[in-house]
Amino acid sequence: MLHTMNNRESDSTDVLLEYQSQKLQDLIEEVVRCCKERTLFLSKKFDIPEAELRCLMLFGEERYLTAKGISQKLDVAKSRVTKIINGLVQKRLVESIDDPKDARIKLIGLTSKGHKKSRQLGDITKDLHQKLLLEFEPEQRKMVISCLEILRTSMEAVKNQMV
Amino acid sequence: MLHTMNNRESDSTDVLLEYQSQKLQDLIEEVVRCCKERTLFLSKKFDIPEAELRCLMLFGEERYLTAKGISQKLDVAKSRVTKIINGLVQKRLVESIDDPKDARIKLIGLTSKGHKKSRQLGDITKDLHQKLLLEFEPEQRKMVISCLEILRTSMEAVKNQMV
DNA sequence: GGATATTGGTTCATACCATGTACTTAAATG
DNA sequence: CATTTAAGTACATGGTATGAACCAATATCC
Repeated sequence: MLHTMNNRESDSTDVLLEYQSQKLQDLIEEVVRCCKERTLFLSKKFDIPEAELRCLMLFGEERYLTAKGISQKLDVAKSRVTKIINGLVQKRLVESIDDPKDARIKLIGLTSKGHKKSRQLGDITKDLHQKLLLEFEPEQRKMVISCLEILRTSMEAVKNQMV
Repeated sequence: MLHTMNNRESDSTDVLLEYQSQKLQDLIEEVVRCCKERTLFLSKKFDIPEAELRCLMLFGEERYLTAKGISQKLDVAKSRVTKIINGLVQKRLVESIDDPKDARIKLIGLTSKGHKKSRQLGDITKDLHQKLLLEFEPEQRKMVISCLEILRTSMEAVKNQMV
C-alpha cells in the first residue's frame, strides 16, 4: 500500500511538473517576444538599427570607448563593430578620433547629437520599466524582482549544465 | 511638518522605484539574453537555422499546415515562409503536396525525418524547462510562474500604452 | 637595433532574418 | 464571363552576425 501511495504521489508531481514546465516555457517566450517588440519599436521610432541603438547606450559615463571594448560589451565580432560605428558616424551620433598615445587605437565618443539621443532613449526605457513596476502593488514589486533574480540565476545554472 | 514628511516619503519611494526599475531592466535583459543563447545553441547543435527550427515546432498535432497559416503563427511575411519552407524541404524535414480541393494551396507536412527532429527538439526544450523548475523548491515554483504571469500581463498592458 | 610576434582595426565573402512589391495562378463573386 | 480576391513565389533591399585575410603600429625578445 505504501508502494502504490508512492507511485500515486510521484505520478501526480510528475503531472504537475509537466504542466508547470509547459507554462513556464510559454510565459518566458511571451516575455521575450514582448521585449523584442519593444526594441523593434524603438528602432523604428528613432530610425536607427537595433545594433546601433544598443551601441549608443554603451556610453554610460565613459567619455570614449574603443572598437575592441564595444565588441566585448556588445558580444559581437570586431568586424561587426566597424559596421555599427560606421552607421553611427554617418548619422553624426558618434565620432572617432585617434588615440594620441597609440596610433592603432581609435577613440569613439558621442557627439552632442549622440548624447541627446542617448539620453532620450535612456529616459524612455527607464520610464517604460517604471510604468511596468507601477502595474504592481508596492509589496509585489520586491517579490517580482527577487523572483526574476532567482530565475536568472537558475537559467544560468541550467545553461552551464547544457552541453 | 506633514508637508516635509510627505516630501521625504515620496522622495524615498522615488529612489526605491528608480533602483527597482533599473534592477528590473537588467534582469529582464539577462533573461532574454539567456533565451537567445539557448536558441542559438540548439540551432548549431541541429545545424538548422533558428527560423526553420521554430517552423518545425509548429506542427503540434496538425498533420498539415499552409504557408499562410505558418506566416501567421511565426508572425512573419509570407515571402519569408517560402524561404523557410524551401530550407526545410531541402533538408528533407518537410514536404509539400497540392491541396486536392484548391490548387492554390500547398499543404506542408513533416516527413518522418522531420517528425523525429521535431520530437527530439521538443524533448530537449521540455527537459530544459523541467530542469529549470527543479532548481526551485516546490513551493517556489508556483510563485515564480504566477510572478511571470503578472509580469507578462503588465508588459502587455504597458506595451499598449506605448505609442 | 632589428627580426618577430602581437594587437587594433578594416575589408570582404558568406549566411541568416525579415519586409515589401510585383507577379502568377487559381478560386470566388457579382 | 469579367472582375476581384486569395495563395504562393521571385526579387530587391537592408539589417544582424561571423570568420578569414589583411594592414599598420606597437611590443617583445634576442
